[in-house]
Amino acid sequence: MKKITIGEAARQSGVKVPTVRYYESIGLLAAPSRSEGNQRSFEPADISRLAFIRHARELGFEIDAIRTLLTLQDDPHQSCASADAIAKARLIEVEQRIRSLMALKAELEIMVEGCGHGRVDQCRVIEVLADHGQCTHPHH
Amino acid sequence: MKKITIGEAARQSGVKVPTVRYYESIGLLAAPSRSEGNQRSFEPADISRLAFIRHARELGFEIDAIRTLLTLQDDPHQSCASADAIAKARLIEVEQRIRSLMALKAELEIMVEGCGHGRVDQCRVIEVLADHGQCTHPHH
DNA sequence: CTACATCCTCTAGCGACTAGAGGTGCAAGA
DNA sequence: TCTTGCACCTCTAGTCGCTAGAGGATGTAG
Repeated sequence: MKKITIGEAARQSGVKVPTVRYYESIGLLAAPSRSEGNQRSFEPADISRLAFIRHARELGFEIDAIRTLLTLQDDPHQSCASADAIAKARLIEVEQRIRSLMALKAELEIMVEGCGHGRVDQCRVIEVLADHGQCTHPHH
Repeated sequence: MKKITIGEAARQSGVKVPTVRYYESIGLLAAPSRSEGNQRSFEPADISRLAFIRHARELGFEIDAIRTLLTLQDDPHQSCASADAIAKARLIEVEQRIRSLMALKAELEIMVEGCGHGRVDQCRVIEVLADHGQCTHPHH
């Protein structure tokens, strides 16, 4: 049972030190016990929780969604319908985002390809920006 | 030469009223002249500028990048190399974002499909979140 | 003239951190 | 033992791009 410092916890979970403190401050992570010198002393379970949070953040879940997911994880006898709903909602968000980014990519490509590398008054980048009507995919 | 109110400008450009004021406050839009009663009175050129900004924002350009693009637009004799570079950088960003979202989508799909709609302790959603090692695409 | 929409300024808040100031704790080498 | 130097502590304020609300002034239609 050696003590895990905040730096160790950060290294092992991949969450930055100030972010760990931030998560504690917003109640996402329980306040750990303290050493004599008032330094945080984490448990292995805290590392797992931090890794969970980090992974969920990487997947783009919002803190509030993560809060719900964590309470579900804490009580494994609950129905997982909420977790399922949260993940599904996130999937739909991601799919929409991809679609919109694809349209955006197409437009940026036209802009960049059309640029004659001359002066601004012949520049397709500026021109397209100034006139939305020139977009091939105007639905953004 | 009828006066264009901020509401009109907002409607025509698709930028919201408080956002127009915000753009003025950060110097993205020149402060327009005022009526006797201290109300803003915009020119048609302001509407174009606002539409330009809005379009660029929709394409995900940051305010600082837009600032540069606008100074380029203001001086059409400059080389468009900067505009080109900004657009290219944005294109690369978008491409990376799409790639990462595709990986993310795959992972979310596995989570959602694997969910047996039972209790949390059998839930794939929670399980995958807790253990990054289960990801098929661990590079996010 | 009155009602009501629109305008004004100003401050504070959002999410999810991040940076910095100013100070304390702790482990290792001389 | 002392000192060096890193890691830790708390706290406040800043980031980005707006958005919301308070509290009041102006403009317009009936």
